[in-house]
Amino acid sequence: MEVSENQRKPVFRHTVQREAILRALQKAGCHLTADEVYERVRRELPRISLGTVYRNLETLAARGLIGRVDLAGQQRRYEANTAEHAHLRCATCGRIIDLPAVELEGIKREAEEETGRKITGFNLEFTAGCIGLCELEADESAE
Amino acid sequence: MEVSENQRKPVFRHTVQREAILRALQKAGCHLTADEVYERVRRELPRISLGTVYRNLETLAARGLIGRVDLAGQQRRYEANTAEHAHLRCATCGRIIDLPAVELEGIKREAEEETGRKITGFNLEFTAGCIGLCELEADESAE
DNA sequence: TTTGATGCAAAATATTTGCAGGATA
DNA sequence: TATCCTGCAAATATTTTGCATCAAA
Repeated sequence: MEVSENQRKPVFRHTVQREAILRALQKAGCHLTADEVYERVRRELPRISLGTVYRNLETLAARGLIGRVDLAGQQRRYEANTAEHAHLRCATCGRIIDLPAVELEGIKREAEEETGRKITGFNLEFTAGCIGLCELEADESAE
Repeated sequence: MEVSENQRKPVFRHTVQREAILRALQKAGCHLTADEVYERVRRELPRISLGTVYRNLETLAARGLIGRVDLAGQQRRYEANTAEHAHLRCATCGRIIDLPAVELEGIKREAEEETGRKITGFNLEFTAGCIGLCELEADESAE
């Protein structure tokens, strides 16, 4: 029997704010911080609040509709791509790109063998000197 | 780890505060946040300020005397162990343990090949359900 | 004596939350 | 209509910084 009769998931409503946030992420095609999402969505919905953006990004991530990228020592970012992958970070501007080709299964198995535990989460980041993202500033904010 | 040997380093002074901070980390043998270090050092030096702890942890890490562990979406931690290694995080309490045996060279090389860049830093974290660190609460604060 | 370090407080960041009113199913 | 969501503001939490004073070399 389920022990969880009190923890029914709340209804997931489609609001213009929520959909604009999701669309902004999909259109950007890159990793955005909450305030970057806020800036973009604001062009469409000038009255939206930053709190709403934060809440919706969390809600969308919890539903698996977007990916949450917790970066070591940096602001959290979100992305439309929900597949598991590693990231490469620019040491200069902190922006990141996906590294989908990096093989994760092997190293995950290695960790499970070493610890005897089921690995439930995962974060792999590489840092390199300027990787050419820094010049994208104008481009990104224009998107 | 970032490389930045641009200008002359200021003289590195040995103060009672700095030494107490380093000793606290070495004695703990685990990963402490700035405020955890603060709590420990305060027993010895009741007048020390949290700002001093933060500044010294950064200074010590910059000198390579301690390791700085930037954790995804969590408070930064510091450790006496400066060797490169992966971490396993408890999903419940957020505490971490080292995974020195996880092979990093291969995956690093893979990322360098994929990106054509010199990887200058990296962060690898695994998360697992409670890994037995949660019960250490009393133990840790007593140390 | 020079200059790096400290303590304190205030500021800067990033994120969360309480609440009253508004929108959605 | 029942709740879920929003905007706003205030609250948290973490880390950094300005500054006058202190202390190490």
